[in-house]
Amino acid sequence: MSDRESLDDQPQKYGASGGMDATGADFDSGQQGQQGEQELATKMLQIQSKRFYLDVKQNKRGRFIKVAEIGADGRRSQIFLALSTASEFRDHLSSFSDYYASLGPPNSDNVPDDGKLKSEMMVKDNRRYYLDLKENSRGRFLRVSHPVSQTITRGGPRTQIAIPAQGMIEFRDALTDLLEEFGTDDGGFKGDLPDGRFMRVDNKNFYFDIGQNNRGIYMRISEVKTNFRTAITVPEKSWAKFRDVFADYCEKMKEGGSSLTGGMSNIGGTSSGSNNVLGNENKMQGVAQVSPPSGTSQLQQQQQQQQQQQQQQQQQPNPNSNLDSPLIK
DNA sequence: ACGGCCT
Repeated sequence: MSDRESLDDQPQKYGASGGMDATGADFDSGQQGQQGEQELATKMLQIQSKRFYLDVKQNKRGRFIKVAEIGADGRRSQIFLALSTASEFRDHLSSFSDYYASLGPPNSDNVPDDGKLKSEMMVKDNRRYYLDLKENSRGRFLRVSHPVSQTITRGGPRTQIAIPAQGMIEFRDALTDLLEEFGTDDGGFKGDLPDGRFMRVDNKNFYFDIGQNNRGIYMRISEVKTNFRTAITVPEKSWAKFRDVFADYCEKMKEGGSSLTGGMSNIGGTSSGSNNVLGNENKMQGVAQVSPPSGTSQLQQQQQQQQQQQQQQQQQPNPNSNLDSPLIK
């Protein structure tokens, strides 16, 4: 299927703290949501009056399956599942269809108040998928839904598809075929991103937030005060180098008395971030690079902060927000 | 040939 798609429903948002679309700049190509997105396979199912398209797709963040439901009237809705979630879904479909097969004829007396005959939930990063076998006057069907927003998980709008119960096995088999061909590895990164952390030092609050954008995994370290927030964004490939720099300074500070004052002023100088770099026209290629221990690191910090501000303007997930962040619990 | 969600 190559219909126009909404970026909002794309699984770019997989990952910690809600929004993975960290550099808004990467969305600047505008309407073409499927740019940089390949379609690896597609299957079509006709189930009663509906058609379902199962598309295996791939973008920079990994592989996923787009399930599109086309109603008899042409209305469409779609749901995105990471391959790993699709695999979970496939297994649930087996048990749902077993359960469905064990049911007697529809009997409204036996239907619970919420109308759900059987429910399951799947979680992928911060996104919850609900599977509900339901029954109405038309018959039984499996509703697959998830909140459109990851921050408004209750009461907000949901995107959903409804699979006629009679078609669950066919659906499962199609899914199985795709998963056998493409595996269940989402690609992009291994496993879930680590949880964030919070650290209080005297009256300073630090947040470590692990995120992912089109350029890869990063760690954002934020210092948050009442009215201020500063942050740097450190790409994953340089974490070890950062650690080494820290370790190096830790060692230097341990070395005792005479080097202490000298060391202090040096470190204070490179970490204050209070210098002004005006008219900076350099462009950053990546999110950040580890600098050698010299004055250039200040420049790069500045650049990172500028990037950070841009990201905030692009509605970056905010570690200082108690809406979005897994850091504040 | 449906039609399912939500209050």
